[in-house]
Amino acid sequence: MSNSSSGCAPGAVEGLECCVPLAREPITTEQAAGVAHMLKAVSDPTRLRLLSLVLSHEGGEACVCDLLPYFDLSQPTISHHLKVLHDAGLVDREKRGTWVFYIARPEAMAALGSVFTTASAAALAGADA
Amino acid sequence: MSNSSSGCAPGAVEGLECCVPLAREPITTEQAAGVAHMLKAVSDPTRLRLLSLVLSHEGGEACVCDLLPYFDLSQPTISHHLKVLHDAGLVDREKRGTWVFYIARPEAMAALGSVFTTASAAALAGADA
DNA sequence: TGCCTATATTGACAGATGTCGATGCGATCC
DNA sequence: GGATCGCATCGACATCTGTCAATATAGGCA
Repeated sequence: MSNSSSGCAPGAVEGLECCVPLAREPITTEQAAGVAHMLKAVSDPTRLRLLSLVLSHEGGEACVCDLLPYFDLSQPTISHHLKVLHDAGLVDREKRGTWVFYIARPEAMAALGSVFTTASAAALAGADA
Repeated sequence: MSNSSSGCAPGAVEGLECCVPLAREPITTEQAAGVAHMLKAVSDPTRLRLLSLVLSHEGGEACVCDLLPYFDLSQPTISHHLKVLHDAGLVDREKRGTWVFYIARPEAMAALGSVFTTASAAALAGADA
């Protein structure tokens, strides 16, 4: 664990600030770049469906061959999208024999969720005032 | 309110499904397109900082002239980014005299937050099994 | 009326992104 | 060892996106 100095709750995404409230104070350019990198990974419809398919699949994991039938896209394209999700820290890869399984990372989901839930609370507070 | 038929909690973003859990079952192509459209709006570092600046600004709102000094970008570029955020339903526009104020939409923040918090819970459950 | 200020729109351009076919690589099976 | 299967990588291409300068619009003020 290398995030003990940040005072963040456990579950940080490695290499990325875990708790980045948008509303507490303006985020820095570096924070914005980090969060935007994760968000860019899920801002594509194909990748969003891939993530959803992995999450809703039995055991919370799926191999590429499980996912392919859901799309009218080539296998290299799906492989590319999975790589983007993996590089952003949103899914883990696990090789088992010939197959490669992808598993959603709870910490990453939680990190993204917290970004917007804190923003939601702040926006509501602002609307009241 | 026009979302009473969806069974969703109040605060839906108009024209977009409000509760789109990624993990309950695979989301449809249409749902993915809608959510991805919102996420694409916040997946740019400049727009993420703009949103953060608006949220953390006094009263939860800011005019363009408040935001410009924070960036090394031209005024048309900032205006363009604000338009993207507005078109995605993430911020409201309010014209007051010569100035245009932008305000974050709590419903949109909450909608995006719920997407990932439900995913986080599901991913954790999957990791236990 | 005319000028100034605040913001939006337009048109253009370089760079990023999604997609494909072809190919490579490692593991399994016969 | 050779064939096959599952997945990743490469190179190419069309499209999308972020950015700017120039210009337009519209409100306030003298």
